[in-house]
Amino acid sequence: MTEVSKEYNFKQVEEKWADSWDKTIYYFDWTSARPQYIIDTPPPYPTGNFHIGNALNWCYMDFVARYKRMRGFNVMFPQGWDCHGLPTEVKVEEKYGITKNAVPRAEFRRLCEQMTKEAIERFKKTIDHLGTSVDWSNEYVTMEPSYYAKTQRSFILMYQKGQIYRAVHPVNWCPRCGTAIAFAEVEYDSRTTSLNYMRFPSDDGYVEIATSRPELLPACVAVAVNPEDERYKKLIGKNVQVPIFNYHVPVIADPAVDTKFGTGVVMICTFGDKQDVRWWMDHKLPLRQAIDRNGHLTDIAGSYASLPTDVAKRAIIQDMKNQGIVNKQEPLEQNVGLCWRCKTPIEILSERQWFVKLNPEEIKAASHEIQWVPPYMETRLVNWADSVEWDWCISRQRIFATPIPVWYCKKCGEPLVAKEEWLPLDPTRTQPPISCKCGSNEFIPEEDVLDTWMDSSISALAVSGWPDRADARYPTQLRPQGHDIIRTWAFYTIVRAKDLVGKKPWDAVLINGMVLGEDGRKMSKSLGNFIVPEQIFETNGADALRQWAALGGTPGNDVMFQWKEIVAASRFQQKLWSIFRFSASLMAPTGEIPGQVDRWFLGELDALIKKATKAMDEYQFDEAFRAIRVFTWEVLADNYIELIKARLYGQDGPAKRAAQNALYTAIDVIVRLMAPFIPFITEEIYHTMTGKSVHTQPWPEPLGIDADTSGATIKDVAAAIRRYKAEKGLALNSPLPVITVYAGEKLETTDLQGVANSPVQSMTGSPEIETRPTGIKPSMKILGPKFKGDAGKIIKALNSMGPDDVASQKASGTTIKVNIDGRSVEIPSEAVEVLTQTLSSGSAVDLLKVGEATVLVKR
RNA sequence: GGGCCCGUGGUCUAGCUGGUUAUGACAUCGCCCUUACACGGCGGGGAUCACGCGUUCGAAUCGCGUCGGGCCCA
Repeated sequence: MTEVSKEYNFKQVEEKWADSWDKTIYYFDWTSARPQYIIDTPPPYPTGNFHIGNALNWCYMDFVARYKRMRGFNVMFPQGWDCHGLPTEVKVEEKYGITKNAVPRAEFRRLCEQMTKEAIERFKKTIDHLGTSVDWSNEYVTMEPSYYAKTQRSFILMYQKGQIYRAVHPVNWCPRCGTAIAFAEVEYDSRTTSLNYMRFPSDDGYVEIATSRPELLPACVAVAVNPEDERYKKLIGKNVQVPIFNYHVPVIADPAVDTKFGTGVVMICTFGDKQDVRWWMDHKLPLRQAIDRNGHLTDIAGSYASLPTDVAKRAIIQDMKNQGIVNKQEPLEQNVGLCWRCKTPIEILSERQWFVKLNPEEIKAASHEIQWVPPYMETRLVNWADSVEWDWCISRQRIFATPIPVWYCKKCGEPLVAKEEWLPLDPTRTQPPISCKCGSNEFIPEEDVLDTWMDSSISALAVSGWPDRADARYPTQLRPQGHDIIRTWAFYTIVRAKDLVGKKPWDAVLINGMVLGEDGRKMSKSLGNFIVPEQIFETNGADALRQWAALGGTPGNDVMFQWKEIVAASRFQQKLWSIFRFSASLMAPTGEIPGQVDRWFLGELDALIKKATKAMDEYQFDEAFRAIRVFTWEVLADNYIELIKARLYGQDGPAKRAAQNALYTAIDVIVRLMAPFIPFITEEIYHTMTGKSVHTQPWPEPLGIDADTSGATIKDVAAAIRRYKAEKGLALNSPLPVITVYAGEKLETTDLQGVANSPVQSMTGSPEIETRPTGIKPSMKILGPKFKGDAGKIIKALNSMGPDDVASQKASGTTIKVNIDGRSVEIPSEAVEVLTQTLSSGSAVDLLKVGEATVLVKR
C-alpha cells in the first residue's frame, strides 16, 4: 500500500476523481432483468446558477441513487432541463434591450435557446463537481424538438380523449406580460386601497354600494345582496342604475354576500375577482368586458376608453365626487393577486384559451397510492385539489415555449389539431399537409404556446420511455422535489400521468425543505445570506457540503445552512483519514477467528449495518449518516483502535491476526456505508485499499455476529481505567501495580493490559468486599401500568420502609410486601432496584463498578 | 381569513405510538501532546422542553386555547 499523507487533501482528491471516474457505471440498463429504480429527477430551470437549494435536492437524490445501486437495483438517475418560460424571455429582453415583439419569433427563440444553453453548461459543472452520479445517457432538454415533440404529442392525445379543450373562459391575465397565467402562477400581496361608497339610483331613491374598483363600473352586470338581509329584501328582483354609465342592472340575492362588508350591497363585475366569476356563472349573468389585454379600458367605458386602469380609476372617482355620487372613502387592506414574475396586479379576463380538465377526486385517489415522505406533505396536495375551481389554463401568449400544434381554417374557422406523425412542428412556420374539412387550404396558425408545466409534467413519463418505447417502465420509483412546488409540479404530473397512461407517475415522493441562510431566513441574494456551492467546494470540498445535506435535517424540513456544520464535516473527514492512515499498514484480511473484544466490536458493526440499512430504506439520511459517523469516531477510533494497539504492534499470532482482520473488515464496511454520502474520500480510501472503485461494490450485509458481552465489559473497563487515571491526575500510560477485574466470565486481558500499561487479572464471581444498601429505585415502567393510581403510594411506602428491608425481601423472594392504606400489597421484586454502596476492606484498593463487573485497582 | 409545519441549555437539534434524574453537536470551563489524528483524547457546568388549561397515577410527548416563527394558499 502506498504512503498515506498526514493531512487529507480534499481538493486534490476531489479533482482527481471528478476527472477520472468512469461515468458509464451510472447508466441505466434497458435490457437488465434487475429490479428497476427510476428517479424522476426535477429538471431545473436553467437560469442564474445551481444554488444550495438545488444542491440539497441533488444530494438527496444521489444518496438514494448510489444506495440503490449498491443494493443491486438498475438505477436511472436522469438529468433534464426545464428550459421554456417567461424568466428567460425577460432576461433576453433585458440583455439585448429589446421586446420580444421587436424581433422575429424565430430569432427571439434562438436568443433564448442560446442563453439557456450557457446556463445548462454552468449547471452541469456544478452537478459534476458535487459528485452526483447522474446518468448522462438519459439527459433531456425540453426546448429541443426531440422533447417538445413529446409535449405536443401529449397535447394531441389528450385533445383526442377530450381531456383538453378550447373555450372562452375567465382566466388570470397579466397585462404587463400580455399573457394568461394559471392560478399556480399567481401570488398574493396585501395592499392598502380605498373602499369607495357610491350611490346607484333605484326606483325608490338610491342604493349605496361599496367597491374598491370603481374603474370596473362599466363592467358591472348586477348588484347582489344577501337574501337574509332585511335592509335590502325589498330590492331583490328590481333594477338599479349604474351611475356615470347610466344603464340598468338587476339586484340579485346570494348567500355569499357578506352583510358586514361595506354596505352589504356588492357590485358584480366581469371580472373583479374570483368571487365575481362564481356569481357570474351561478346566476348566468351577461359579460361586459371593460378591460383589454393591455390593461386599458375598452369602448364600453365610453369617454374613459383606452385609459390605463389606474388612470381611469382616478378619473371616474373624481367625476363621481363632482356629481356627488361618491360620498365616502375609507382605507382598505386588500390582498391583491400579482403575476409571480413581474408583480403586476393581475386581471381576470374572459378569453378563448386552451384548458386541461381537472378531476380532483381522481387526482386525490392517485395521490393516495403514492408513498409520501414525510407523509403529512400529501395534505398540501389534497387541499390544493379540493380548492380547484377552474380547469387548468394551458395556453400562454409568449414565444419561448412549446408551440401548440394547431391551425384554424381561414374560411370556416374550424381548428385543425396536428396528427402525431407530423411532430415536432411550429404552426407559425409550417402549414398542415392536409386540407380543412370545408376544402380550404388556407390556415391561420395558433400563435399561443403551452404553459411550461406542460413540458415538465410529463418528465416522469418521458424518462421511463413514454411514448415510443414498447418496454416503457412507468410508474417510476421516486419523485424528489421541494415542498414549494407540490401544488404545481407534483399536482400536474399526477394529472398528466393519469390522463395519458392511466397510472400514478411514481411509487414515492420524497420532499425536501427549503434552504435557509445562517440567519434563519430563506436564502436569497437580496438578503445577503447567499452561499453558492462553488464557495464550499473551494474551502471545504464537495464531500463536506454533502455531509451538511445529509445531517442538516430530516427530509421535508427546512434546512439551515451553517458553516460550523461544514467545518465539523471537514474534521470528520480528517478523522476518517487519520484512521485510515493508522490502519493502512496494520490491517489485513486474515480471516482469523475473533476474540472477545473483536466479537464485541464486530457485533457493534453489525448493528450499525442494520441501522443504516433501515434508515436508508426510509430515506432518513440524517439518521443513517449520523450513526455511521458516530460509530466511526467513537466505537472504531476511540474504543476499538485504542484497545487493539498492543496486539497490532505485538508479535504475530492469532490474537494479532484477529485484530488485523476485524480492523480491515470495519474499514471496508464503513467505507462502503459512507460511499453514497461522501463519494470522493471513500473512493480514495477504497481504491488505495483494493485497487477497485467503491462505487461498484455492494452495500454491506450483516456479518451475523452478536455483540459479545465480555468484549463489551472489557471496553467499559478500559474506559473506567482511563477515567480513573484522569481523576487521580495520573498520566494515561502510567503503570499501576495490579488491576483485578471480577466479571461473570473470564476476560481476555491482553488488550486491557495494553490500554492500562499495567498487569491485569481476570476473576469470576465477586471480590471480598462489603456492600450496603443505600437507597432504592422503583421502576415506574412496571409499577405504573400494574398499580395505576396506587403506584405513587407504593413508592412512598417503599421509601419509608428503608433500603435494608427492601434489599432483604428482594434477596429472599420474588415479591416485596408493601403496606399502603393499611393493606398489604405484593409487588414484583424486579420493580425495585436496590442501590448499594461498596466498602473496600481497608486496604489501599480502589474499586470501580462497571456494569455487572467490579474492578479493583491496587495503588 | 384558511391549511400544513415548527417553538427543547448561549446557538442548532434528537426524543414526540406518555413512564419519573431529556439526546447530541457547536460554544464554554478544567485536565491530558497515551508511538493515526491537538482539526485529538478524558471530564465538568449549563434547559422549570414557548405559555395557559385539560386528560392521566404520571406529559417535552396526547387534547384544547394563547403567543411567536416559517411555508403554501384565499
